[in-house]
Amino acid sequence: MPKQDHESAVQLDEIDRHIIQLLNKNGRISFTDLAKEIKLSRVAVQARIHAMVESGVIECFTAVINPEKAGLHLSAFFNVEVEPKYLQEVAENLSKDPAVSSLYHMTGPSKLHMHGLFKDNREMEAFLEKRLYPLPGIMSVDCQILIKRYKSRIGMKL
Amino acid sequence: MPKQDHESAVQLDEIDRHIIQLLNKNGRISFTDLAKEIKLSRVAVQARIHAMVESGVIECFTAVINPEKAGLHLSAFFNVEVEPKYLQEVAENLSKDPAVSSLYHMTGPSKLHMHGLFKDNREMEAFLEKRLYPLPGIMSVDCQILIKRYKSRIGMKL
DNA sequence: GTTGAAATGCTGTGTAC
DNA sequence: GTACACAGCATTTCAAC
Repeated sequence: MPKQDHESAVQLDEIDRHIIQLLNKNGRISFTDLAKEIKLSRVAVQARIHAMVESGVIECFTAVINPEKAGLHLSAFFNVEVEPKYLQEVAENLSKDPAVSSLYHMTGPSKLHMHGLFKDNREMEAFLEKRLYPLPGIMSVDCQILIKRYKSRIGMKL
Repeated sequence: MPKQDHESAVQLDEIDRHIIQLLNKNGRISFTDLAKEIKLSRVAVQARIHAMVESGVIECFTAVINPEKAGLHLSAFFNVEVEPKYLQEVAENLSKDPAVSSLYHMTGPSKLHMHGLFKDNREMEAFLEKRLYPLPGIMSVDCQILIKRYKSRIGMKL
Protein backbone atom coordinates (compact mmCIF):
# COMPACT_ATOMS: atom_id res chain seq x y z
CA MET A 1 0.00 0.00 0.00
CA PRO A 2 1.30 3.45 -0.87
CA LYS A 3 2.20 5.67 2.05
CA GLN A 4 1.07 8.97 0.59
CA ASP A 5 -2.34 9.09 -1.02
CA HIS A 6 -2.94 12.76 -1.62
CA GLU A 7 -3.41 13.10 -5.35
CA SER A 8 -0.41 15.23 -6.16
CA ALA A 9 1.96 14.48 -8.99
CA VAL A 10 5.26 12.81 -8.26
CA GLN A 11 8.37 13.94 -10.08
CA LEU A 12 9.34 11.28 -12.60
CA ASP A 13 12.35 11.36 -14.89
CA GLU A 14 12.86 9.70 -18.26
CA ILE A 15 14.23 6.54 -16.65
CA ASP A 16 11.14 6.19 -14.43
CA ARG A 17 8.91 6.58 -17.47
CA HIS A 18 10.91 3.98 -19.31
CA ILE A 19 10.56 1.56 -16.39
CA ILE A 20 6.81 2.15 -16.27
CA GLN A 21 6.55 1.58 -19.99
CA LEU A 22 8.32 -1.77 -19.75
CA LEU A 23 6.34 -2.83 -16.68
CA ASN A 24 3.22 -1.91 -18.55
CA LYS A 25 4.11 -4.22 -21.40
CA ASN A 26 5.19 -7.01 -19.09
CA GLY A 27 4.27 -6.73 -15.44
CA ARG A 28 6.12 -9.91 -14.56
CA ILE A 29 9.51 -9.06 -16.06
CA SER A 30 12.33 -9.77 -13.63
CA PHE A 31 14.25 -6.86 -12.13
CA THR A 32 17.37 -8.37 -13.63
CA ASP A 33 16.01 -8.25 -17.20
CA LEU A 34 14.48 -4.83 -16.64
CA ALA A 35 17.85 -3.53 -15.48
CA LYS A 36 19.52 -4.91 -18.61
CA GLU A 37 16.95 -3.26 -20.89
CA ILE A 38 17.25 0.16 -19.40
CA LYS A 39 20.99 -0.10 -18.75
CA LEU A 40 20.92 0.60 -15.05
CA SER A 41 21.98 -1.57 -12.16
CA ARG A 42 19.46 -4.02 -10.78
CA VAL A 43 19.54 -2.38 -7.36
CA ALA A 44 18.84 1.05 -8.81
CA VAL A 45 15.88 -0.27 -10.81
CA GLN A 46 14.45 -2.04 -7.78
CA ALA A 47 14.85 1.12 -5.72
CA ARG A 48 13.01 3.19 -8.33
CA ILE A 49 10.16 0.72 -8.61
CA HIS A 50 9.90 0.47 -4.86
CA ALA A 51 9.78 4.27 -4.62
CA MET A 52 7.08 4.47 -7.28
CA VAL A 53 4.97 1.87 -5.46
CA GLU A 54 5.42 3.74 -2.18
CA SER A 55 4.49 7.08 -3.71
CA GLY A 56 1.46 5.53 -5.41
CA VAL A 57 2.52 6.20 -8.99
CA ILE A 58 2.42 2.44 -9.46
CA GLU A 59 -0.84 1.38 -7.82
CA CYS A 60 -0.33 -2.34 -8.21
CA PHE A 61 0.56 -5.13 -10.57
CA THR A 62 -2.23 -7.13 -12.08
CA ALA A 63 -3.33 -9.63 -14.69
CA VAL A 64 -5.41 -8.25 -17.54
CA ILE A 65 -8.33 -10.56 -18.20
CA ASN A 66 -10.30 -10.77 -21.42
CA PRO A 67 -13.90 -10.59 -20.15
CA GLU A 68 -15.35 -12.17 -23.28
CA LYS A 69 -13.13 -15.23 -22.98
CA ALA A 70 -13.80 -15.44 -19.27
CA GLY A 71 -17.48 -15.84 -20.05
CA LEU A 72 -18.59 -12.22 -19.57
CA HIS A 73 -20.14 -11.66 -22.96
CA LEU A 74 -21.91 -8.43 -22.19
CA SER A 75 -20.15 -5.14 -21.49
CA ALA A 76 -22.32 -2.14 -20.83
CA PHE A 77 -21.72 1.49 -19.99
CA PHE A 78 -24.24 3.38 -17.89
CA ASN A 79 -24.84 7.03 -17.30
CA VAL A 80 -26.67 7.30 -14.01
CA GLU A 81 -28.35 10.47 -12.90
CA VAL A 82 -28.59 10.63 -9.12
CA GLU A 83 -30.09 13.16 -6.75
CA PRO A 84 -27.01 14.99 -5.48
CA LYS A 85 -27.61 14.26 -1.83
CA TYR A 86 -27.52 10.50 -2.51
CA LEU A 87 -24.52 10.58 -4.83
CA GLN A 88 -21.96 9.47 -2.27
CA GLU A 89 -24.14 6.69 -0.89
CA VAL A 90 -25.01 5.38 -4.35
CA ALA A 91 -21.39 5.50 -5.49
CA GLU A 92 -20.14 3.59 -2.46
CA ASN A 93 -22.82 1.00 -2.89
CA LEU A 94 -22.13 0.48 -6.57
CA SER A 95 -18.38 0.35 -5.99
CA LYS A 96 -18.87 -2.79 -3.96
CA ASP A 97 -20.82 -4.54 -6.68
CA PRO A 98 -18.75 -7.21 -8.44
CA ALA A 99 -20.48 -6.52 -11.76
CA VAL A 100 -19.27 -2.91 -11.71
CA SER A 101 -15.78 -2.75 -13.19
CA SER A 102 -15.40 1.03 -13.21
CA LEU A 103 -17.25 3.88 -11.61
CA TYR A 104 -16.56 7.56 -12.04
CA HIS A 105 -18.05 10.83 -10.95
CA MET A 106 -18.18 13.10 -13.98
CA THR A 107 -19.17 16.62 -14.86
CA GLY A 108 -22.45 16.96 -16.73
CA PRO A 109 -26.06 16.02 -16.05
CA SER A 110 -25.49 12.28 -15.61
CA LYS A 111 -23.02 12.48 -12.80
CA LEU A 112 -22.12 8.81 -12.51
CA HIS A 113 -20.44 6.93 -15.31
CA MET A 114 -20.28 3.19 -14.81
CA HIS A 115 -18.89 0.16 -16.66
CA GLY A 116 -20.47 -3.21 -16.02
CA LEU A 117 -19.56 -6.75 -17.04
CA PHE A 118 -22.21 -9.46 -17.26
CA LYS A 119 -22.50 -13.04 -18.37
CA ASP A 120 -25.58 -12.25 -20.42
CA ASN A 121 -28.64 -10.09 -20.79
CA ARG A 122 -30.47 -11.90 -18.02
CA GLU A 123 -27.70 -11.08 -15.56
CA MET A 124 -27.64 -7.44 -16.60
CA GLU A 125 -31.38 -7.14 -16.16
CA ALA A 126 -31.09 -8.68 -12.71
CA PHE A 127 -28.37 -6.17 -11.86
CA LEU A 128 -30.54 -3.26 -12.99
CA GLU A 129 -33.69 -4.43 -11.24
CA LYS A 130 -32.18 -5.71 -8.02
CA ARG A 131 -29.06 -3.64 -7.51
CA LEU A 132 -29.23 -0.35 -9.37
CA TYR A 133 -32.86 0.75 -9.50
CA PRO A 134 -33.54 0.16 -5.77
CA LEU A 135 -30.79 2.60 -4.77
CA PRO A 136 -32.00 5.93 -3.38
CA GLY A 137 -32.14 9.01 -5.58
CA ILE A 138 -31.71 7.27 -8.93
CA MET A 139 -33.40 9.61 -11.39
CA SER A 140 -32.44 8.14 -14.73
CA VAL A 141 -30.24 5.45 -16.18
CA ASP A 142 -29.12 5.22 -19.74
CA CYS A 143 -27.30 2.22 -20.98
CA GLN A 144 -25.10 1.56 -23.98
CA ILE A 145 -23.90 -1.88 -24.98
CA LEU A 146 -20.37 -2.50 -26.15
CA ILE A 147 -20.05 -3.67 -29.73
CA LYS A 148 -16.27 -3.63 -30.15
CA ARG A 149 -13.26 -2.88 -28.00
CA TYR A 150 -10.74 -0.93 -30.07
CA LYS A 151 -8.36 -0.08 -27.27
CA SER A 152 -8.37 -0.75 -23.59
CA ARG A 153 -6.28 0.98 -20.97
CA ILE A 154 -2.93 -0.85 -21.46
CA GLY A 155 0.04 1.35 -22.09
CA MET A 156 -0.49 4.97 -21.28
CA LYS A 157 1.74 7.63 -22.73
CA LEU A 158 3.51 9.47 -19.88
CA MET B 1 0.71 -13.65 -27.73
CA PRO B 2 -2.35 -15.85 -27.44
CA LYS B 3 -2.71 -18.48 -30.13
CA GLN B 4 -6.48 -18.32 -30.50
CA ASP B 5 -8.07 -14.93 -30.78
CA HIS B 6 -11.65 -15.69 -31.73
CA GLU B 7 -13.76 -14.22 -29.00
CA SER B 8 -15.28 -17.41 -27.63
CA ALA B 9 -15.42 -18.22 -23.96
CA VAL B 10 -12.92 -20.64 -22.51
CA GLN B 11 -14.02 -23.19 -19.95
CA LEU B 12 -12.69 -22.17 -16.54
CA ASP B 13 -13.12 -24.07 -13.31
CA GLU B 14 -13.12 -22.78 -9.76
CA ILE B 15 -9.36 -23.22 -9.43
CA ASP B 16 -8.74 -21.13 -12.56
CA ARG B 17 -10.97 -18.41 -11.20
CA HIS B 18 -9.13 -18.51 -7.91
CA ILE B 19 -5.79 -18.17 -9.70
CA ILE B 20 -7.10 -15.22 -11.71
CA GLN B 21 -8.37 -13.57 -8.57
CA LEU B 22 -4.99 -13.85 -6.87
CA LEU B 23 -3.11 -12.70 -9.97
CA ASN B 24 -5.47 -9.78 -10.16
CA LYS B 25 -4.58 -8.72 -6.63
CA ASN B 26 -0.88 -9.29 -7.16
CA GLY B 27 0.35 -9.78 -10.68
CA ARG B 28 3.90 -10.41 -9.53
CA ILE B 29 3.23 -13.15 -7.00
CA SER B 30 5.57 -16.09 -7.50
CA PHE B 31 4.18 -19.37 -8.78
CA THR B 32 5.49 -20.96 -5.61
CA ASP B 33 3.46 -18.69 -3.34
CA LEU B 34 0.44 -18.94 -5.62
CA ALA B 35 0.61 -22.73 -5.43
CA LYS B 36 0.72 -22.60 -1.63
CA GLU B 37 -2.31 -20.31 -1.47
CA ILE B 38 -4.49 -22.43 -3.69
CA LYS B 39 -3.12 -25.73 -2.42
CA LEU B 40 -2.00 -27.16 -5.72
CA SER B 41 1.46 -28.07 -6.96
CA ARG B 42 3.69 -25.43 -8.56
CA VAL B 43 3.74 -27.32 -11.85
CA ALA B 44 -0.04 -27.55 -12.04
CA VAL B 45 -0.46 -23.84 -11.29
CA GLN B 46 2.11 -22.86 -13.88
CA ALA B 47 0.46 -25.12 -16.44
CA ARG B 48 -2.94 -23.53 -15.78
CA ILE B 49 -1.59 -20.00 -16.04
CA HIS B 50 0.28 -20.87 -19.19
CA ALA B 51 -2.88 -22.35 -20.68
CA MET B 52 -4.88 -19.24 -19.78
CA VAL B 53 -2.30 -16.98 -21.41
CA GLU B 54 -2.27 -19.14 -24.53
CA SER B 55 -6.05 -19.19 -24.77
CA GLY B 56 -6.19 -15.43 -24.25
CA VAL B 57 -8.18 -15.45 -21.01
CA ILE B 58 -5.19 -13.72 -19.45
CA GLU B 59 -4.28 -11.02 -21.97
CA CYS B 60 -1.14 -9.88 -20.22
CA PHE B 61 0.38 -8.78 -16.94
CA THR B 62 0.79 -5.11 -16.32
CA ALA B 63 1.50 -2.33 -13.85
CA VAL B 64 -1.47 -0.17 -12.90
CA ILE B 65 -0.42 3.47 -12.96
CA ASN B 66 -2.16 6.30 -11.13
CA PRO B 67 -2.53 8.91 -13.89
CA GLU B 68 -2.95 11.79 -11.46
CA LYS B 69 0.34 10.99 -9.71
CA ALA B 70 2.06 10.46 -13.03
CA GLY B 71 1.21 14.05 -13.93
CA LEU B 72 -1.92 13.41 -15.99
CA HIS B 73 -4.29 15.62 -14.07
CA LEU B 74 -7.13 15.62 -16.54
CA SER B 75 -9.24 12.58 -17.37
CA ALA B 76 -12.02 13.06 -19.87
CA PHE B 77 -14.63 10.84 -21.47
CA PHE B 78 -15.86 11.59 -24.96
CA ASN B 79 -18.88 10.48 -26.91
CA VAL B 80 -18.01 10.90 -30.55
CA GLU B 81 -20.62 10.74 -33.25
CA VAL B 82 -19.10 9.69 -36.55
CA GLU B 83 -20.53 9.21 -40.00
CA PRO B 84 -20.83 5.44 -40.24
CA LYS B 85 -18.64 5.08 -43.32
CA TYR B 86 -15.73 6.71 -41.50
CA LEU B 87 -16.16 4.83 -38.24
CA GLN B 88 -13.46 2.24 -38.85
CA GLU B 89 -10.94 4.78 -40.10
CA VAL B 90 -11.59 7.13 -37.19
CA ALA B 91 -11.39 4.33 -34.65
CA GLU B 92 -8.08 3.05 -35.98
CA ASN B 93 -6.66 6.53 -36.02
CA LEU B 94 -7.74 7.32 -32.47
CA SER B 95 -6.50 3.94 -31.21
CA LYS B 96 -2.98 4.95 -32.10
CA ASP B 97 -3.15 8.20 -30.16
CA PRO B 98 -1.19 8.02 -26.92
CA ALA B 99 -3.70 10.29 -25.16
CA VAL B 100 -6.51 7.81 -25.81
CA SER B 101 -6.54 5.23 -23.05
CA SER B 102 -9.71 3.40 -24.07
CA LEU B 103 -11.86 3.37 -27.16
CA TYR B 104 -15.07 1.44 -27.67
CA HIS B 105 -17.71 1.09 -30.30
CA MET B 106 -21.08 1.28 -28.55
CA THR B 107 -24.73 1.02 -29.40
CA GLY B 108 -26.63 4.30 -29.44
CA PRO B 109 -26.31 7.55 -31.34
CA SER B 110 -22.77 8.40 -30.28
CA LYS B 111 -21.09 5.29 -31.55
CA LEU B 112 -17.60 5.89 -30.20
CA HIS B 113 -16.88 6.09 -26.50
CA MET B 114 -13.39 7.27 -25.65
CA HIS B 115 -11.32 7.87 -22.52
CA GLY B 116 -8.48 10.33 -22.68
CA LEU B 117 -5.69 11.29 -20.29
CA PHE B 118 -4.06 14.71 -20.45
CA LYS B 119 -1.53 16.74 -18.52
CA ASP B 120 -3.85 19.73 -18.46
CA ASN B 121 -6.56 21.64 -20.24
CA ARG B 122 -4.16 23.02 -22.78
CA GLU B 123 -3.13 19.54 -23.84
CA MET B 124 -6.72 18.39 -24.11
CA GLU B 125 -7.62 21.34 -26.27
CA ALA B 126 -4.67 20.60 -28.53
CA PHE B 127 -5.84 17.00 -28.80
CA LEU B 128 -9.34 18.09 -29.76
CA GLU B 129 -8.24 20.69 -32.28
CA LYS B 130 -5.34 18.88 -33.86
CA ARG B 131 -6.19 15.20 -33.54
CA LEU B 132 -9.91 14.66 -33.13
CA TYR B 133 -11.74 17.39 -35.02
CA PRO B 134 -9.68 17.03 -38.22
CA LEU B 135 -10.70 13.36 -38.59
CA PRO B 136 -13.22 12.65 -41.37
CA GLY B 137 -16.90 12.24 -40.57
CA ILE B 138 -16.82 13.63 -37.04
CA MET B 139 -20.34 14.94 -36.52
CA SER B 140 -20.36 15.75 -32.83
CA VAL B 141 -18.22 15.39 -29.76
CA ASP B 142 -19.40 15.65 -26.22
CA CYS B 143 -16.97 15.67 -23.41
CA GLN B 144 -17.26 14.97 -19.69
CA ILE B 145 -14.48 15.62 -17.23
CA LEU B 146 -13.67 13.20 -14.46
CA ILE B 147 -14.23 14.55 -10.97
CA LYS B 148 -13.61 11.42 -8.92
CA ARG B 149 -12.57 7.82 -9.55
CA TYR B 150 -14.63 5.55 -7.31
CA LYS B 151 -13.54 2.27 -8.82
CA SER B 152 -11.29 1.37 -11.67
CA ARG B 153 -11.10 -1.97 -13.45
CA ILE B 154 -9.02 -3.94 -10.91
CA GLY B 155 -10.54 -7.16 -9.71
CA MET B 156 -13.43 -8.41 -11.78
CA LYS B 157 -15.84 -10.93 -10.41
CA LEU B 158 -15.72 -14.16 -12.48
C1' DG C 1 -2.93 -34.35 -11.64
C1' DT C 2 1.59 -35.48 -7.98
C1' DT C 3 6.59 -35.49 -6.09
C1' DG C 4 11.52 -35.08 -6.40
C1' DA C 5 15.88 -33.47 -8.17
C1' DA C 6 19.41 -30.61 -10.75
C1' DA C 7 20.85 -26.58 -13.21
C1' DT C 8 20.12 -22.08 -13.81
C1' DG C 9 18.52 -17.72 -12.78
C1' DC C 10 16.40 -14.15 -9.57
C1' DT C 11 15.89 -11.59 -5.16
C1' DG C 12 17.10 -9.51 -0.86
C1' DT C 13 20.74 -7.91 1.74
C1' DG C 14 25.03 -6.25 2.87
C1' DT C 15 29.63 -4.16 1.84
C1' DA C 16 32.55 -0.88 -0.32
C1' DC C 17 33.13 2.78 -3.59
C1' DG D 1 24.09 6.02 -8.32
C1' DT D 2 27.79 1.27 -9.41
C1' DA D 3 29.95 -3.26 -8.51
C1' DC D 4 30.47 -7.46 -6.17
C1' DA D 5 29.34 -11.24 -3.23
C1' DC D 6 26.43 -14.52 -0.79
C1' DA D 7 22.50 -17.06 0.89
C1' DG D 8 18.02 -18.30 -0.01
C1' DC D 9 14.29 -18.73 -3.30
C1' DA D 10 12.08 -19.36 -7.71
C1' DT D 11 11.84 -21.22 -12.28
C1' DT D 12 12.61 -24.52 -15.87
C1' DT D 13 12.87 -28.91 -17.23
C1' DC D 14 13.46 -33.45 -16.47
C1' DA D 15 11.92 -38.13 -14.90
C1' DA D 16 8.85 -41.29 -12.55
C1' DC D 17 4.38 -42.09 -10.68
